[in-house]
Amino acid sequence: MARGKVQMRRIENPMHRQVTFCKRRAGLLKKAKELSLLCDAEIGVLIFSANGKIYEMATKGTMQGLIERYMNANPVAQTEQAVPQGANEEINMLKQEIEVLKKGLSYMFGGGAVKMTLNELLMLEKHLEIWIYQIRSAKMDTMFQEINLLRNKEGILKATNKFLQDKIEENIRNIAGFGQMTSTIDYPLIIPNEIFHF
Amino acid sequence: MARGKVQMRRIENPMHRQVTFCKRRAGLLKKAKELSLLCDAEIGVLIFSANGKIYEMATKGTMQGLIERYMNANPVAQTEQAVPQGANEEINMLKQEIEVLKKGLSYMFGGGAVKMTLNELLMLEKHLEIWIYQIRSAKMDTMFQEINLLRNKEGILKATNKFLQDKIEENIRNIAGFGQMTSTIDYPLIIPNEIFHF
DNA sequence: ATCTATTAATAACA
DNA sequence: TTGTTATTAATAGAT
Repeated sequence: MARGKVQMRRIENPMHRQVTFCKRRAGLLKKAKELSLLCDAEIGVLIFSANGKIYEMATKGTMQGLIERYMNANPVAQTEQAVPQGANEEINMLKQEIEVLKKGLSYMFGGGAVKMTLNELLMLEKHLEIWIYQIRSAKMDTMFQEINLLRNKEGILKATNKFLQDKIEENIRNIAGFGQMTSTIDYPLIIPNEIFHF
Repeated sequence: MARGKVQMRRIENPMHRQVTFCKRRAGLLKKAKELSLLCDAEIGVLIFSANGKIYEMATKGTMQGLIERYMNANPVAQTEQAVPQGANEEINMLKQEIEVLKKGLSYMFGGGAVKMTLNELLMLEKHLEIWIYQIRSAKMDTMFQEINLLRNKEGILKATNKFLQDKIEENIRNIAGFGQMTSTIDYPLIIPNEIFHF
């Protein structure tokens, strides 16, 4: 954003890249802090540089706390089938899984032209069951969100109402010294949704 | 940064706060993506709004993967199960690859929509149902083939058995002229599968 | 690291 | 939530 537009792709010159990384990293963290302060949000930022350095920022509390909060909200889909005994076993299982998925993709988009073994088909079936379960969860979430959206709107409107009401009362108190109001206002104010263009 | 300087403190008006939250959140995520792309960094952002809503972004892989990488790098008195260094890295890479494959699937089924609408989720669900049906058909086919294969083997074995049995009986008849056998042979003969090289 | 010419973000408004 | 526009803020390239 200065002295010329920059193309949005990896900066090849390592020196330029390093400088830009420093500057933009600072900018990003500043923005995060501002958002947190202005809007009373809790924000965590994790940055892993290309050379493996780690930068982190948590606007309230610690990154650990944020992560725990995140983990609590997002219970990781425990898809533990056979608990691997060692890391190597886990690696092999994952590799096998990847092969199955790749083959499955070929199978699906090749119209069944690829041959799969019985075990592969069984694994793919299990995966599909998990996915379809996840999709159904996402579907429910979306529907739930639509409901919550309406509730949020209501909450914001009520809060705004209260905020404005307080403002008005304050004004009335200020004016009171100059004489009695000739008219009164009905409280609480009801504000039509439409004027906020939600 | 517009139409007047803004004081860096919590925005009291709830409506203004909500609008600012939306816009600055989008801006922050955009900045994170740009930094990641320009400088080849891996970035994760976690945002908890004041009303408890969670927003997240991971520029490469998943937030889970990022968190694990962060945890691994930070010796937070973690219950390290004597896993050789580097193994976790590989596991994370593989998990990431699986995520990519899954995302690819969603992408293809969902017509490229990252954020899926309710309708898109319904379509994806239908697609997966069709796929799982096809996989189950393929599985049944494979199982039938295996059954038939075994039946064929059984038939061949029985025929062979019969053939050998006849041979032996013939031998016995031939030998009978020279005297009674001193031992008997158990029938039917069982022939190991291996000799057929299936 | 510091300085500016420019671009990018965004506050207020609709 | 989205779009527009007047302004401020961020920053690319140079120093």
